[in-house]
Amino acid sequence: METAIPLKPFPSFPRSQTPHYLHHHLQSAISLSQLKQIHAQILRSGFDRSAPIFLKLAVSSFAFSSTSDYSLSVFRQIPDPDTGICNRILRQLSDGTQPHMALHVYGRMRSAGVWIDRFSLPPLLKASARVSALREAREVHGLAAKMGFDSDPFVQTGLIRVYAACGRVLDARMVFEKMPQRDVVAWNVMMDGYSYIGLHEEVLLLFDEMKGTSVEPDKVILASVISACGHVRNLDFGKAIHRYISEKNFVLDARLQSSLITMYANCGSMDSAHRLYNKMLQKNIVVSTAMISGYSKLRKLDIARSIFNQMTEKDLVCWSAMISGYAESDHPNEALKLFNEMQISGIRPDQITMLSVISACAHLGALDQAKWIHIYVDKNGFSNVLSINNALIDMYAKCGSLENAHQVFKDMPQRNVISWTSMINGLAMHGDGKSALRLFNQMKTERIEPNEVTFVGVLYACSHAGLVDDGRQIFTSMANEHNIMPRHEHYGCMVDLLGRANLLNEAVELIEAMPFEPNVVIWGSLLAACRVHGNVELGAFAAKKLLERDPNHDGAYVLLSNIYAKAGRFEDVWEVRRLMRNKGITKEKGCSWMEMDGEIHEFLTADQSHSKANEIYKKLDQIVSELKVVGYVPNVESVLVDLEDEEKKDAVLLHSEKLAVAFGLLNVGRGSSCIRIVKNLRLWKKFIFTSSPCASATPLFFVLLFLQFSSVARQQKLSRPAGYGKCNEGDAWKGAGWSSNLCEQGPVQNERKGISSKEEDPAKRRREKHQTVK
DNA sequence: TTAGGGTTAG
Repeated sequence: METAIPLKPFPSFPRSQTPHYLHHHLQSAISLSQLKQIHAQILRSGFDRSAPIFLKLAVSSFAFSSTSDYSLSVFRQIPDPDTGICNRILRQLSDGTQPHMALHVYGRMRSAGVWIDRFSLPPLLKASARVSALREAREVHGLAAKMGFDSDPFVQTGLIRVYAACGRVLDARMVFEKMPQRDVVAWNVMMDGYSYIGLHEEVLLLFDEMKGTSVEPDKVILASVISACGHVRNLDFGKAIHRYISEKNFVLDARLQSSLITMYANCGSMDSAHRLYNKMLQKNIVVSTAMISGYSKLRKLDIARSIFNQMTEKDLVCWSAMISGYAESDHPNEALKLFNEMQISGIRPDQITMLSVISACAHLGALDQAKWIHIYVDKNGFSNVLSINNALIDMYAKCGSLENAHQVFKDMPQRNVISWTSMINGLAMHGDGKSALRLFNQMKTERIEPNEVTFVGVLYACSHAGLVDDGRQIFTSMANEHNIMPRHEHYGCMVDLLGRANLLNEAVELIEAMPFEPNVVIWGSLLAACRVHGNVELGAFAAKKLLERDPNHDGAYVLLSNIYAKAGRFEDVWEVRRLMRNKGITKEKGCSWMEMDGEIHEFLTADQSHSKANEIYKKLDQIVSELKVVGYVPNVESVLVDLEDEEKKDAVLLHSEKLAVAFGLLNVGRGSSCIRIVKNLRLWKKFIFTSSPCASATPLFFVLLFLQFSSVARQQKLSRPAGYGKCNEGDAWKGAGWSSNLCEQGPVQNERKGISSKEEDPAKRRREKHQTVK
């Protein structure tokens, strides 16, 4: 006997007690070798191989054994297993951790000539459903039909379930429709089939249909319906079910409570969710996870985290929910930190976790971190997962490395429309409109049908590359050639495209011709264009329209005040500022961050909090002095008008990205020839949120101030900052935003502000590939 | 003492 096994040898139990102890040991056995000990003991105790204890052993062995050899050998030792025994084994296996073993046993039953009866079929169908074994399911269906059991309600519900689980919801529905009598379980299984493929609306329709029959809903089906309400965010429907539960005096068990809480959390009704949550004595993982998720969606991460911290037991799902909460709420550092903690706690991530983590890296814009996560993806067997590769493309593009993005795209074993869209979007983001269009055409050549999101990327590319004619043509082709009706996002791109090209009249005509009401994004695009081209009246009109829809839109106020400031209408500027003050509207502070030696350094405007603040400011002074020698004058045009001149200059000079650049320059040469700075600009935040091309896409719009410092170039730049006024590719000073005073003045972003308007021609802009400003 | 259904992360 193996000494390492904690089980004591079974000494001389009184014969009458032995089964009890053996049963007990069988239940507490945690390994196959323990099971084998029990097996030996059973044989030594002289039990018959048809005794219940032996049958139990046979079933347990299937649960532990990773290969079927031992388990099947135990099963084979049962002399003449009858149908009843086999069915019990089937049932246990279909409920256990290795449902596919039920199919093995079924094969053995067939080969051993064991009679299959109607009780064999449901567990087989259940096992097939759990492993999505369509072929086997069809075989069982055929067998059931042959034996005349296909009208048995238990068999029918099993068939509905297995077809739905195999993605054959129409087949499932066909079986459902053919049922002469549908009980509440049949309805429920059909509803779950729809839930499984995400057709939650269909669940609610089916429930409405069921209400017209004599079938009374029970707790289980109500839980399914409540869950569907949560998925489709139908709070009214959910509340109605909640009322029904109260009226009917259903006892709220843990699962029903969980469904209700989840529904409220999904619908953003966290007060109701929390009320129910507080009433739960035993808060289970599922419901706590739902609460974390609900609060995360509302960006109440402190509450989410406190629930997370209070959980005594944590599984992959709750870790993922918390990580995802951080990742999707602009807390990428926290997301990555938690990801590390999760691994330390011994939990391995799955694809969903990885998508959140990759998304966090994308938010962070930290290339080293991104590369690390890419290596992690490769090492942990995720490298062939389509969605993960799509997310990697997006991540690399947002971290400033189109090369890496393209490498992932090229190496993918398969690509879907999201892969192409992500790559196109990446190119667009980097201002390489021509390449984006080339890829778009290649995509069509390869017969990948673009979707709505693809067009957002392509139109965005046209807009940022000044490709007005291409943009117009592609916009028209959406409906004509691809049967895709342009939505707000597409109109937003077109208004942006026309606005940037100073075709403001055409932009207005387009807005007037829209088949639906323009939203804040559309008016925001027009407003931004008016800001760039100094059209005061139209700008004021657009701002008014925007504020009608979103009275607290800080960006609109800032843009408008900038327009007035540019036109010298300071009384109007004051008026706008007064309105902002009265409404308590403040503009978001600019924030830049960069990665250095694997650490993320964050800078706010005039930030003194960095441990090396003194050196940074010294460096900044030095750079500014050098710049001034060659004629640099801080552009204070749009700075708050209530500041003194010197203060205005400070506000410009202490922009967060400038602090970051100074810090970067202090550290240049320490292992990196490149300074990447990521900004939190909010320009078109909402627009981007709705146009995300892939699951990991972020609601933030980053500005990547991407400075390429080749050793020669670095010397040149450091000794000859005068280069900033020119428009050379890779011009680090311009790229660093020295001449841009806008980044922290609000959402108006003239990304090439450094160049005087005369120099600012679209052809030159297109060449500036090293600086990606969004 | 052989058969079917419910909650969570993107």
